[in-house]
Amino acid sequence: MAEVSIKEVARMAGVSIATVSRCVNNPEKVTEKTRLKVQKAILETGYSPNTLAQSFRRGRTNLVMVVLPSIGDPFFTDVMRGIRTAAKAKGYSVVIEETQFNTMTADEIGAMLVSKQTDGIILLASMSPFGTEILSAKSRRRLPIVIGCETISPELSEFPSVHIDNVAAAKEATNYLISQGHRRIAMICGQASSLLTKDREYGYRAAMNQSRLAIEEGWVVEGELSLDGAIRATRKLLNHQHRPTAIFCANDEMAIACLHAVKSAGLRIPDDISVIGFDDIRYAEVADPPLTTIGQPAEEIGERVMYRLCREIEDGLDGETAPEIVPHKLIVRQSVARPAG
Amino acid sequence: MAEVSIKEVARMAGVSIATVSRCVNNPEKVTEKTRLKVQKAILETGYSPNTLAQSFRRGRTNLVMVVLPSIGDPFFTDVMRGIRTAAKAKGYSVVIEETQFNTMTADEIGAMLVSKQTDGIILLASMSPFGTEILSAKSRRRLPIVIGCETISPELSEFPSVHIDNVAAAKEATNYLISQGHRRIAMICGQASSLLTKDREYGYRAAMNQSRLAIEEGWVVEGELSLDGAIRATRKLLNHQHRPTAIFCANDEMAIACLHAVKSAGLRIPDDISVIGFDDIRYAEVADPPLTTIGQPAEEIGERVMYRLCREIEDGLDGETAPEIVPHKLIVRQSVARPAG
DNA sequence: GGTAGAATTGTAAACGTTTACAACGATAAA
DNA sequence: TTTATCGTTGTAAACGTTTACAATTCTACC
Repeated sequence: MAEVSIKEVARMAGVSIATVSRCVNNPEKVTEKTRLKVQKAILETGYSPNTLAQSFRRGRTNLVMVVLPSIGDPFFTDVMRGIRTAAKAKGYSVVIEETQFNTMTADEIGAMLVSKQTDGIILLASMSPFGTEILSAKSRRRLPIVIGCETISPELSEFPSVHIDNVAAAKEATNYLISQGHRRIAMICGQASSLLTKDREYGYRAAMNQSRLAIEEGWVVEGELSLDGAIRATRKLLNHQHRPTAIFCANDEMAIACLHAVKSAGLRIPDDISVIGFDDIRYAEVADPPLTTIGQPAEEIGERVMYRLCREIEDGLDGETAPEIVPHKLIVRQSVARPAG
Repeated sequence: MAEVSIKEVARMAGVSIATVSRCVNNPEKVTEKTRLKVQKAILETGYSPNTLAQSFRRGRTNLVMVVLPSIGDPFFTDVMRGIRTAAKAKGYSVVIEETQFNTMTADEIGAMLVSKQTDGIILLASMSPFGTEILSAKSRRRLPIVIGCETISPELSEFPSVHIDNVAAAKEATNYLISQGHRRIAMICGQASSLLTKDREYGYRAAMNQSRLAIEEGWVVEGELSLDGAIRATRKLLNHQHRPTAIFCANDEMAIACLHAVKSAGLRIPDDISVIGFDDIRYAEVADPPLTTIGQPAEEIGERVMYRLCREIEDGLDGETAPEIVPHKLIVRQSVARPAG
């Protein structure tokens, strides 16, 4: 009973296939009377257009691809929710590609673009190597690409983007620690290859400089954006000959692991060590102690990124590439206090 | 430079389009000599087949859909990783539909099936109402569907599935609490509408019965599978006139929120209240205290579900619907102790 | 009632691929 | 040399839709 095509509907309604097509796509171009006839036939046959044929004919899949390091990070989950909401509203489906776990190469992405499998791409926190390859793909094919929630590397700066001011936010986090009296402040950042946290590191360094505070060798350590990595990073910091009194973590996931590692070492938070995170994922609130962090409007970023992409896809590429900056917010909970000394 | 079709390649190589197609898809059906000619032309033109046309012609999209309540749950994230790994190996892409946040109706899923947008569907913890609708869709269209990590409701039992023995696992968790000396054991479960935790509740009740322990009115409370919901649920339990000494949470996310709520109320874990979770998400290890829980091989479940679906898609539906049961494991950490009394 | 013009409908081509079938050429057997 | 056979290639149809254009019907005005 499946497999009913437009032909059968046309036959049953006694009209041409063109008319059926119009009934479905441009109802206003068709008489009330025939529309009813056709609608009846559609119901009776259970017809629904073959999306494959439509995509083929229209050259559009209504599918967009999101490239991100890992959906495991609750922050990205929230962004995805926003993307999905907007996508649904606009009639798109979303496919996700993770870069971190299965190693997706720029070639593979390029292949997807060229073969027109997707109408557009959202790049969340892309890895640096992607930049140039995709750029070249774009210059060849003018493919709609929008970048979300991350720093813009030079090669990518010609693409539209939506994100917070990561540098300012990281400065604010660091300055908050300083304002609480901390002088020895360390940072756990992401891998060197990840653009995601580069600006946050930059902001941290800038804030420290402005307050003329030294960053000792070994105070900036990579946490790999994972729980395990952050635990190892924290241990290094705790064993440092000049142990910091506060730690700025480039994201909340690492901050939560950091809390755990500090407590496991027999130290108290925030009494002995203060910790501040970044993102305000939902677990931040139920961490022990509840995590002081920088909040990003993740869902809003997702929505705006998707709507921006729709504009690229539908209105053609409009060349307008000024980044949309959304506001961040310092969220004070209980993982930061004045240092003991 | 884009938009190069098979025709141009054919022209450049001096062969027919059929030959080009054969070179790409059945190289063995073509002479060494012509294959080289064509390969050269392909490289020079930068040709890559139009996937839309291929999908249309072949009637296959190489796209599968995963339906789950929320990717926010780290457990599903892990399952997804397994699915993705297998999908990649088999040449599929994956689109995810969440049921919880944007309300996707059975109609919408049905529409997707019928319009052949996806080659198959993986149902992770579907809501009950879906069952019947999809079933009818299947009987009409024989669409490949596989169910993952959840209890099988009667209507869905004719589909293949991969999951742990949820009843046995929940009994094990409950019995562990009992073996530690607990008698007053409460449970935080999911929404009534979610099949996901029904079997866990069933296992809990069975274990209590077997040990002839009473379940007092108000000891089984819905945590909505969310942090907030679990916090509210925990408060109810703490205010119960017969306060339980141990709480079994239907998943780790709720267990982590439960820990938080208990501690916020000024009680100690595990000294005053023991808590056991379910799933062993990665945050369980860094919770405070580290969470005792039931571990599921999430990634393995994902892989097996995907491979199972491939069999459905590729070998036709083989009617073999015996569920694949994968092993679970009690993971003892520090959130459970003997009760004080 | 006839005609111009608008509104509606039908005809047929096109999208890029795969594939059944026909045609062809080469090789081997007679 | 002819014929049969096999391996290789070409021809053309088909997939289900959309859409430019042609044909038809309707409306309104003279």
